[in-house]
Amino acid sequence: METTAPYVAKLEAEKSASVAQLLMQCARLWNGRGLAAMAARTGIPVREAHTRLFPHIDLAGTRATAIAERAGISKQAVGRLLEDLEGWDIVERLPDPADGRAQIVRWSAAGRRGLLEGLALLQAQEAEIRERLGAAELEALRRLLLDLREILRDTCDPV
Amino acid sequence: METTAPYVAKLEAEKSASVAQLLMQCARLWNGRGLAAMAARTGIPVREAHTRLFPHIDLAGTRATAIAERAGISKQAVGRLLEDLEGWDIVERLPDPADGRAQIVRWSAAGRRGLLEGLALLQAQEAEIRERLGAAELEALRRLLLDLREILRDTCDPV
DNA sequence: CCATTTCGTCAACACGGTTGACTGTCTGAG
DNA sequence: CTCAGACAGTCAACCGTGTTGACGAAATGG
Repeated sequence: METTAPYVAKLEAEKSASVAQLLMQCARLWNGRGLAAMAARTGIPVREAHTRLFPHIDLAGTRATAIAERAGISKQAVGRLLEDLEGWDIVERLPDPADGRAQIVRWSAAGRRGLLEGLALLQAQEAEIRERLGAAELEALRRLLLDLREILRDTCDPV
Repeated sequence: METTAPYVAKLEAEKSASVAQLLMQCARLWNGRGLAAMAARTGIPVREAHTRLFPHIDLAGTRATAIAERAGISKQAVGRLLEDLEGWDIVERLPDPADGRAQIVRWSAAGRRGLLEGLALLQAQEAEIRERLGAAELEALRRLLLDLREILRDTCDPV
């Protein structure tokens, strides 16, 4: 395609060098891949927003508010996502016996099964990529990303 | 925080090993950093959605539809973003003399200035990160991401 | 006992994307 | 030359994911 903009052409040598863009592209591709595989296997249209809740739902059950805190989003947003998960029989919401205001969010039996399947699936995908990219390379990438995250965290966000 | 969910603990050894998550986190941090710097310097609340248009606006001017195609989003979405950019005097929309239906989207004088400033700013940020992470490391990261993108592209998305 | 905090929900909004319907212009076949 | 069809851009409606603010009900502590 000859239609590339001039200033882009100027940057062409280092165009795909925009590490920021590469990061975003890879992240989206990898993530989308996982969700697609999940949808294909289970038929449940879990979206990325739901998956970000998963690490914060304790096997013993967790309060909705606690999930919101840990996930770093508002309890209202969590509430809506939990509605979906409950509808898909991935999660149950029980009244908290210790606090009449609160709910305990718990994995359902199906949810626990799905969770394990999902984790296995993600590991399989990572293994596939490892095979193609090379084990050493993937490990190097992981290490670089960890370092990068550290740097980005304490040089830009003052939180 | 002792509240980590059990299955997360199980994965703790390789927790931050979820390369997919690391990618997303780094991408968000880096990106947010750029936008924040831009907003701080110019006061213009450019958002990520706008910036994704920039590489596709040719210095000689580009049709709105062409921008949409190149950016991979609908022309309606592009139209709304261009409204913002025009309002901020970053871009001008002129009738295309060769086609009464079409518009030519062109950088305004202020837009060209801002663009150069922005590019310089991003380069400065990348330089700062290069200094912290190491030049060789950043280059290695870039190369790995390029390879990874290639792999992700032709093993998952059949488009 | 009562003021205050906390839990979860409802309602409204912002943003970034979509699709469908529409107007107006261009273009090519007859 | 004309006219059917393709194309450019807009308007309106919708979805998904997040946000705030207001609220009722339950818990808590002086």
